[in-house]
Amino acid sequence: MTQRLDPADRKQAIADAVLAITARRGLEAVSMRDVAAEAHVSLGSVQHHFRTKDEMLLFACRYMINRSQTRAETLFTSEPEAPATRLVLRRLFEQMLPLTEERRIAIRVWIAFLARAVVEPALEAFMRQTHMNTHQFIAAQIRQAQHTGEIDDSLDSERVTRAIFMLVEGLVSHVLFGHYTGEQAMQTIDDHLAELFKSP
Amino acid sequence: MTQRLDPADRKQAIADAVLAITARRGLEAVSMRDVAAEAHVSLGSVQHHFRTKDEMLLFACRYMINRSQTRAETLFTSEPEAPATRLVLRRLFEQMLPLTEERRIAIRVWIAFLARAVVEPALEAFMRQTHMNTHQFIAAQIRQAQHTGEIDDSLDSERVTRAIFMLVEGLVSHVLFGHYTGEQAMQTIDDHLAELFKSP
DNA sequence: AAATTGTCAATACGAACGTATTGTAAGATC
DNA sequence: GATCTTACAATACGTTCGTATTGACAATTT
Repeated sequence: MTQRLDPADRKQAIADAVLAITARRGLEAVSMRDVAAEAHVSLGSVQHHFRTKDEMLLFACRYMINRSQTRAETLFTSEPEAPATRLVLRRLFEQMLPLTEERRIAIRVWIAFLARAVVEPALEAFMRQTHMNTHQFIAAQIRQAQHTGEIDDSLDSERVTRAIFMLVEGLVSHVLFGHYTGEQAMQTIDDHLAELFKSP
Repeated sequence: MTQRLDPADRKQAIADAVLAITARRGLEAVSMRDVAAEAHVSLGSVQHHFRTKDEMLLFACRYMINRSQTRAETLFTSEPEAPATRLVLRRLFEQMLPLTEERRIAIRVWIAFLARAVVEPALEAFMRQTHMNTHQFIAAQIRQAQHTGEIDDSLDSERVTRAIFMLVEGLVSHVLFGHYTGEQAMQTIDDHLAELFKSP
């Protein structure tokens, strides 16, 4: 017999199942029945917590994004001393890349939802919000470094942010597909950071 | 009554239908019946030319990639005078971005296939080949510019190629989603080119 | 002209899908 | 302790899917 569970926990368990199947076989392979099996619950239970499949997928997407963002935030707040801005950015970019199995899985899922966002406005909105959050975080770091003189403050922080963010974004998927190695990606990022943080 | 057609043309017409539906509603919305209807042929005809759905999708993907590459090549060979390397690169990157409706559609399709490539090795191989072709083309341009002294030839052409290619790749999808404007993307690319082509 | 091959069409079939319906049992409420 | 709500389960329904089957008709070959 299946345990009775707190609704929030159950929904998260189901979302975990969605993400697991998505990472393994893609988003179009996700069926309500497979999700139920993966989560070790009945189809009826899944339907009870999510009225439709779309609702379930949307929840799973939010859940994934929230987890990633929370994880990125704790990456910097758990520090006793605030690290140098350059190091903060380097760490952020490093953990964005698919350098661990966990990250590889997350990016596989991310790409699946990205493709769906192309044809589903509800998902696209989440993607946009997530992007803007990251952009703003990076921009804040850049301005911070300009304030302390680490970066030439005659540079447009928005342009600088765009350049390095898009570079990393490009690398993320291409490292996942093995077009470049993780080392090559970090080297490329370090080159860019070195150029940005050089004293004039 | 439906016209009888040359098999190659018919296959391309069917592939066009696949791409049209993919651009409009995503790859997972592509069914054999919808494709047949879009191409104004019967389901039997589609089945005659493609034994399975996977075979059809694979053909459509190859077809799309070939068209894009052919189009990119003619972009430079149709010139009376060979343009400067810097201009060649700028044009290439400009036409990679979703700045026209045609390109927007192509990128929507591209992202759909990209997501499928994550879980289907046969597609992934094509993606990899396409990537390598573009990479090699850019690298050749970079080396050319180093040879003529336009770019500092102490730089590693592979690293330079990676940096600018990944920057553009990142911009492509984010411009499609409207996270940045086409102008911002071209500005970012021009900034990078200016840095690369500056005399030391 | 007969036979063969290639192209297209119509229909059928079994599987898998999302969803609806109905039932059961466990906590919570009173 | 009776009632009611919530969580889960079992099953059924109608649709759509990929694919198989069969046949008609045009083009080519002999």
